[in-house]
Amino acid sequence: MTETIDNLSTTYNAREVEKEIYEYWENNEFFKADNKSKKPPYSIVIPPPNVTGILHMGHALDGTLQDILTRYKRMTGYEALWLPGCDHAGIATQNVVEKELAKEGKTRHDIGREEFLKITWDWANSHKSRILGQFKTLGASFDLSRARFTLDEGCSKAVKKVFVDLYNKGLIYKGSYIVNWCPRCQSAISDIETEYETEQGHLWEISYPLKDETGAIVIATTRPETMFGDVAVAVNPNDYKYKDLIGKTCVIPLTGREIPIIADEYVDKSFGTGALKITPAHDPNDFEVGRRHNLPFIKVIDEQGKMIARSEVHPELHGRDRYDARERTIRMLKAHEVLVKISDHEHNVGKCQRCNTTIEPLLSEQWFVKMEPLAKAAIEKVKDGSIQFIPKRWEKNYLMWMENIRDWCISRQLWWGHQIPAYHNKETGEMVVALENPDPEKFVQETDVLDTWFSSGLWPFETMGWPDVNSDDFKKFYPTTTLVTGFDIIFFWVARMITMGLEFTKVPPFSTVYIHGLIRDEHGQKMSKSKGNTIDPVLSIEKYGCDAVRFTLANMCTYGGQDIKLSDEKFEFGRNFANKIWNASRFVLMNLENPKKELDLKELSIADKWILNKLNKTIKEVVENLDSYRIGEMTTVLYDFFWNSYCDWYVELSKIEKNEAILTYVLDMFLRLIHPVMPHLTEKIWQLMPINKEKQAIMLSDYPKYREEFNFEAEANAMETVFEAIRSIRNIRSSFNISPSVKFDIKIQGEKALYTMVQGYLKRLGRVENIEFIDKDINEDKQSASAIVGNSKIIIPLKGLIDIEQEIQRQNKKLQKLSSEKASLSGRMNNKKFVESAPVEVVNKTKERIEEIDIEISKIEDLISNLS
RNA sequence: GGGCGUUUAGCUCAGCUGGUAGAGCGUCUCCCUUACAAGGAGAGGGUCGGGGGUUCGAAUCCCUCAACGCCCA
Repeated sequence: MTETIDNLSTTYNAREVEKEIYEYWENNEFFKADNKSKKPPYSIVIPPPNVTGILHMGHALDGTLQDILTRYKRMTGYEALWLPGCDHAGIATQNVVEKELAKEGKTRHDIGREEFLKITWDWANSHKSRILGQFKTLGASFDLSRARFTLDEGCSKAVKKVFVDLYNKGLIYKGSYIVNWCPRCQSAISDIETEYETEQGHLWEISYPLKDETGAIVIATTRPETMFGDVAVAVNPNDYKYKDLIGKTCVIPLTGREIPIIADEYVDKSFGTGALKITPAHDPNDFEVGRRHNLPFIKVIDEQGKMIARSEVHPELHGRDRYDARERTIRMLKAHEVLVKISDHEHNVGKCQRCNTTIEPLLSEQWFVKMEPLAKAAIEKVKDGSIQFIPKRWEKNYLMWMENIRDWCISRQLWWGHQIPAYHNKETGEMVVALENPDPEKFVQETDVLDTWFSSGLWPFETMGWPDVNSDDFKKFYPTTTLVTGFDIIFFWVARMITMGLEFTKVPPFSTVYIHGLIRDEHGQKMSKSKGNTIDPVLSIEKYGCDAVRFTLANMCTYGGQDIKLSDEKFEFGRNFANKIWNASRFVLMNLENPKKELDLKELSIADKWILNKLNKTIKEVVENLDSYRIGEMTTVLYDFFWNSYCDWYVELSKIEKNEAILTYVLDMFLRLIHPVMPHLTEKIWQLMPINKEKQAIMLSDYPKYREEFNFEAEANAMETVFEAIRSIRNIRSSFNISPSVKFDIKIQGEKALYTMVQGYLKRLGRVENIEFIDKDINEDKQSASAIVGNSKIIIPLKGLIDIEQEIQRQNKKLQKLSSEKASLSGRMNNKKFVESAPVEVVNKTKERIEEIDIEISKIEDLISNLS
């Protein structure tokens, strides 16, 4: 920091300052949390970004909010830890690496598991530092010395322990179950990894002839190719038209296999023909029906999405893709004249969240977590308030999901991830679930890995040293305090952390879940690379400055957690504010003569009292807003205070009459208040301020507190009147097109003491030459414009400069406004019920306002009569 | 089909526990007044989606309708 105060640039140079300041913090290890500290803990774990990714706007928002909270708490006397890290992102990462391999014409099977993992690890390691590095450009005050990765040794240990424990408790089981299978990823995926899209399809009605008698039952289906896996036709038991058919047997066309006609409540009488074919191996609902009726499961489509060569499947279709098979089946049905009807039909098709491939529900051997027993505590702790969602409405969402929870398919047919700690005896086939392989000679480990969210679900405690519950970090920083994330991963992640946290640590992993909206483009579309509507936060930071981006994002956060429609230009808002702070600070710094002067409350001008009063109110509001997660509101309050009070008035007044101690004190306090949002800029300026400081850096300083002795309500109100007077003078100037360079004299009637005290202010800010105080009775010059301010009249004699007709009009307009306000207020006062039932303060306020208006009206009326 | 959200100034949105509306951007006028033109001063602009109800009083609470969006089935 070699520059002098006089040669600071006139625009804020964000890039330079931000780099310098971040390095300063890092080199001094200010972000490092001390687990031996006596201060109360405050901890946040980062929602670990995928190791595949680079920083996107959602991360920028999420990170900004976490940093604001962390920095705020750090300044409020907490030992604050923001713990960073990355997620290994099983499918996503494996996909990326496989794509790389494909460029060389290889598959993972060509190179083998070991080699593949080696390559993937290299890839992951290089990307880990990349995304956390990008978080640094965001000013993140996280403790990098504690950075974790969901696949590191500690996390792997935790994952194994959790798996084995849950298995031993009977909460993890392996079973044959219908799962969502992605034929492209070649893996099972969980329910919530499946997204449903409405597609235009067809409803085919197919006639299944009855066995041993004439007649047929016509079923409706959206997937005719699965008919070879049918094990029954189902109708609703209350469906009159099928009553006689229940219990009979019908025959699958083309292959002639015989299946029963059964009754099940699940069937919707009004859908299609009211008769459904039941294919338990390829439809989740049919699966349930099949289980209820003890039906067999016939799998006809394989993991590649191809028809299986088995006797139940028509030979012509063996090995054909499911879509090809559909076409051929329809053709064959037509040829056999059993296709009764085809109609257009809109239906929902499950897609893989990762690759958008249409998923194939199929029967498969997988590992599951029994969720219902685990969900109990997770529901209770949210219901009893131990865990709070902000905004509260997400609680309902969470509870609804939890209360209808289904078992969680946790095995994935991938290589990249936590390999399931189950071991099979090569000879006997015996299976052992254990932390380690019982005997590598005899046992071979299960090849499947766990769903990524299985390890993410342990994130708040696995990162704190668990299962070692005596580790210093665990003792100091667990449970964590706040979790900050978007609503889109409440089910994926938040719910699972709560569930696992409660099961394994017996306490909620965090007490507050702060949910923010999603970043969208300016048309409200979700940002995505494929749509090409993303805004790269790193580029925006380079262009506008990190603090500008942070301030803008924070400002756009509403209490309701609405989604944020963003365009790059919106960051100009933050940039302009950063520049304003920079320049105001520069002005203050350049005008300090005795910077070490102590604040003396006995030597305060009315303006000083006004700004202290205003500051005090601001502090109160900022703290209240921060404590209730109203981040947007908090930034608005500070913006308004700094720009509209400190800069527009107090700094301007200081050019006339300066109280250095107050000028710097208020700036100092403001910088601290906004520091969590705009850390670099505030640190830079604070370092330049030649004042007495209790700490080395603003980020370590004490956050401002509300101070009773700064309450100067009466003086503050008087000062507001003075501002009103100045505004009136400016308004008159502007109304009559009087150039700013022309100074004029004014006369003031009333409140002599006050206006005498602030003469200098009026003269400078109103561009007034002389002020004459006059008594009530004096008749003012006809050629003048006037303003009524409170109990006073300000007269501006403007011989030749004004048009009297125009001035009369101007006054009439004001009169009109006041009259209509009065009419409405008196209407209220004349209403007996209002006077009786409204709170006294409201009634009094109304009365006072009417009195004020009356005075102003009579003064204006005088004025007008005088003019005409 | 169930649940949730949104509808306020030309645009983007604030508005917590009810006391008749705010900001940013944009628009208009003036100004390079020695911190800042990424700035300063002034101005204009809204029957708070429609309809009902509760209340002395509703953008705010309740009901209903409409449009748009999201989640779940």
